Amino acid sequence: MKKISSYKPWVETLKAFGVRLTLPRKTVLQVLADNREGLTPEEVCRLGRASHPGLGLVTVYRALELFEKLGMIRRVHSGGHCQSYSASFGDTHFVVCTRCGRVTEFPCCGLLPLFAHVRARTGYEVTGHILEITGLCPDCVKSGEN
Amino acid sequence: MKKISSYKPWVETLKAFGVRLTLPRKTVLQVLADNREGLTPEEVCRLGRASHPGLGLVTVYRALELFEKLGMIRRVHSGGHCQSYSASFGDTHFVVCTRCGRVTEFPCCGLLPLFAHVRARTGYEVTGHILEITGLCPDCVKSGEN
DNA sequence: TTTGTAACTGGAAATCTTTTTCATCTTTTA
DNA sequence: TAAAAGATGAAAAAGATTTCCAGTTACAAA
Repeated sequence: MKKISSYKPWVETLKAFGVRLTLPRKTVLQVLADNREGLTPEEVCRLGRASHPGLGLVTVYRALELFEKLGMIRRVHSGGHCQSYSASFGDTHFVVCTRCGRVTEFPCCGLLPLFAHVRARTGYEVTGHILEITGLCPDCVKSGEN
Repeated sequence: MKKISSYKPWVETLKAFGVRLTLPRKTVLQVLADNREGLTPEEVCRLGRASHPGLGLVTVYRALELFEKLGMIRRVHSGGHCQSYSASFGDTHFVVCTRCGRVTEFPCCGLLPLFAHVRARTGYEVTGHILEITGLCPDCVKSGEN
C-alpha cells in the first residue's frame, strides 16, 4: 500500500465552507490521505497519534462526521462493520478488497436505467443509493487464492 | 403497513440446515415476517415480547446472526445506522423509504455490465456487492412532500 | 411414548463503541 | 495584538454487543 498525496486538495474545500484548519483536523486528513483502506475512528486516532500524540478520539469522531458531511470522505460498509471511512473524490463508488481491505474508487455510472426499472417495478421515487462492490484487488489476485 | 405471511416458508430452510425450531426463533421470524421496515435487535426484541414475553435480547442477537448467515434476512444500511435487518427472499436488493422506513425488495438485475466495467477500470476481480436504493415509497409520495 | 443429550436460552456482567458535558485552548478577524 | 467564536480533549454517561454460565428444551433414538 503506497502513501498517496497530501491532504492539500481538501484545504480549498474546507476554506470554502469556512471550516477552521486545525492541527487535529490536518492530522486526520493526513491519515486518510495516506491510507487506502477503510479506517474506523479508533484506527484513525491511533494512526494519527504517531504525528500528533495529543489527538483525542472524540475529536476524530467529530472530524470524520464533518468531513463526511462535506463529501470529502465516505463510509465503507463492506467487510462486516459499517463504521469505516475512506477518502472520496467526486461522484464515485468504492470497490473494496475482501482480502487486504484496500479501497479503490470508480466513477459512478450507468445506474439510471436501474433506477427507472426500480421505479417502474416498485413505485418508489428513487432519491439515492448505496453501491459498494467487493472483490480482490490486483495485488491480492496475483499473490494467491482468496 | 400490512402484515404479510407467516414465517412458514422459512421452516424448510431451517430444517435443511439442521437448525432447531425453538419458540424464541419462531417469535423472531414472525416479527420479521410481520414488518416491512428494517428492525434493530432491540426493536425485534420489544415487538417479539408481545407474543413471547420471556424473549431475551441476547437470543435475538443470536437468532438474527443465524438467519443472516442462512440468507433469510439481510442487513439494511440505509437510514444512518446499519444494524437493522429485513426479511429477504431470494436474489434481490432493497429499496428503502427515507420517510417511513418501509423496505421493498426488487430482483437483482443488470449489474453484470457494471462489474465488467469495474474490472476493466480497476483490475479488481469482482466477487460481491452491496446495493441499496433509497427513495419514497408510493404511500409517502402520495401523502406529501419530503 | 419416554429419555438422553446436544443445542439453545436468558439474565447478569463484562466489553466495546459512541455521545455528551464542560473547562480550556486555538484560529481567525477586526 | 486582542476578542470572540469555534474547536479540543478528558472524563463520564449512554448505548450496543458479547461473554459467561446455570438451567431448559427440541429432537432423535430406544
